[in-house]
Amino acid sequence: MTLYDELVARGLLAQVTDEEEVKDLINNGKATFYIGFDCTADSLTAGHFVALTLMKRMQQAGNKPIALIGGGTTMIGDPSGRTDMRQMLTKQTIDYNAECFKRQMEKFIDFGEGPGQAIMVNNADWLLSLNYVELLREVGACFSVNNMLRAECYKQRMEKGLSFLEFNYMIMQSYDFYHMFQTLGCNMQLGGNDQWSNMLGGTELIRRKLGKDAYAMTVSLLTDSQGKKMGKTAGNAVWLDPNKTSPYDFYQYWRNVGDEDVMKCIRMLTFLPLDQIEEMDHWRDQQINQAKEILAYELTRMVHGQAEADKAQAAAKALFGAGSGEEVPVTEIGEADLTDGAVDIKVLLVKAGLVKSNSEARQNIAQGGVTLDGEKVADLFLSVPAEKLRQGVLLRRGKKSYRKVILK
RNA sequence: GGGGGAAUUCCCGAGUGGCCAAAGGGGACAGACUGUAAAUCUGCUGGCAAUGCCUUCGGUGGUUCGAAUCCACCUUCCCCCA
Repeated sequence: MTLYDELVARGLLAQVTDEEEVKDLINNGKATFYIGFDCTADSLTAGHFVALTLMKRMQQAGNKPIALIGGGTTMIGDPSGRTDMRQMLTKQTIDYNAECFKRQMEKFIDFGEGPGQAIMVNNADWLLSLNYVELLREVGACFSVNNMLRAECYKQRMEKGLSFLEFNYMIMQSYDFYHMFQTLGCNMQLGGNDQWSNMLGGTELIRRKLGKDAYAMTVSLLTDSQGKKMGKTAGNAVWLDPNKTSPYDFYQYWRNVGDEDVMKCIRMLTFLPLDQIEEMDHWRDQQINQAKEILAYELTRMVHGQAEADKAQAAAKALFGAGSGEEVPVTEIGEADLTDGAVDIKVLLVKAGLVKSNSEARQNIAQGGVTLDGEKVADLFLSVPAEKLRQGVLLRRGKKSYRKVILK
C-alpha cells in the first residue's frame, strides 16, 4: 500500500493542491516537506500529535522532513480559527519555548544531516531581519487583500475584529514557504486543515515570484464526535512533557476517550497496521475497552517510551482492577508538612495535587468522593498520623484520580 | 478625525447605591447508574483557622456610613460616519 493510500485509509488526508503530483512526490520519497510549529507554550501538546506522526510517516516513506519552529511567526500570532487575539509573547519566552519544542521533537523524529533525516529550522532567522518596505514591494504586491479577506481562516475574526498584525500572519507563513523553497528545496507544506488558506498563500507566492509549482497537503484535525478539538481536558492541554502531564495522566486521557472516538484515534494516531485496525473496528460494547487500552498504551509508548507505558498500564490495571498498585504516581512529603505529628486529610489532598484548595477538598469529602487506602473518608477533619504516612497511603479522589503519598 | 457602545467569577451572561461571593446557562468537579465510555438524574462550583472573616466585577483615584453599581482620568475592544 502506498503512503498516500494509507493516509487516506487512516482518515488523515483533508485537502491537497494537486492530487496526482502529491501522490507521486510522497509515494516515491521525493518530497522535502515542512510543518510549522508556533511555540506559544513551553511544551508540545497532544494537539501537535497528528502533525508529528504525519512527519514520521512521511519520513518512513523516504521523504525529508523540515520541522519549522515559528520563532518569527509566533511574534505575530496566528488568527486562524480564533475568536480573539493571542497574547503577545516576549522574544525571550519564544526562544525558550522553541528550545523546548526542539528537545521534544528530537525524541520523535530522526534528525541529522543524512538525505532522509529531518532538519530543524527557525523562521526567526529570516523573518526578523526583513525590511518592511522591501517586503511590501517584493511580496506584498503578490497578495490580493480581496482574496485574503475571503479566506476561511479569517471568517470568524471578521465579526470580532482582526488586527493588522495578525492579518499579516498569512504573509509571513507564505514567505516561510517561499524562502525554504529556494534555500532548502522544500517543495511541500503539510499542516492541519485550519492552515489551508495560509498554505495556499505560500504556493501562490512561489508560483507568482518564481513561476514554479509547490504543493500543500492538509490533515484532518483530530476532533471528537461532537466536533470539539481533542487533546484538552477542562481547557487544559494534554502536554507531551512528562513534567506537565505525567505519563500516567497521559495514558488515562486516551484510556478515557469516548466510544465513538476510539477507532478514529487509533487510525489517525497509532502506527498499528491497517488490517489489525480493520479487525478492531468490529469490536463492540465492553470489548471497546480493550481498544481504548491499546490506544492509550500505544500513544504513551510513542511519547514516553516503553518503560513508562508499561508503568502507566500496570498502574491503571491495578487501580481499576483488583488490589492496589505499586505504579501509582507518588507524592512525597516531609516532616515539615506535619502538624502535631499528623496531617489533615484536606491538606494531604492538596499536597498530593488531587484538589486545588482546601475548599475543594472539603467539598469532595462531603460528597463522598474521597477514599484513603480504599476506605471512604467521612470525617472532614480526619487527621492522618505520621506512622501511617511513613508506610505510604493511597488517596483517591473521584473514580479515577489516584495518588500515593509517602512521608520521607 | 467625529459620534455611539462595551469590559462582571473558567466561558457566555444578569445585576445600575446596602437584601451581592454576585441570577441564569454552559463547562468543570463529586454522587447514583455503568464498561475508567456516552446519555440521564442529584449535588456542587472564589479563598480561609468557616454560624464568621478575607479577596474579586478592566486599571487608578474620588464621592458616600456603604460602590460591580455614581464621578474623573486611563487602558482595551466593538459599532456607525469619514
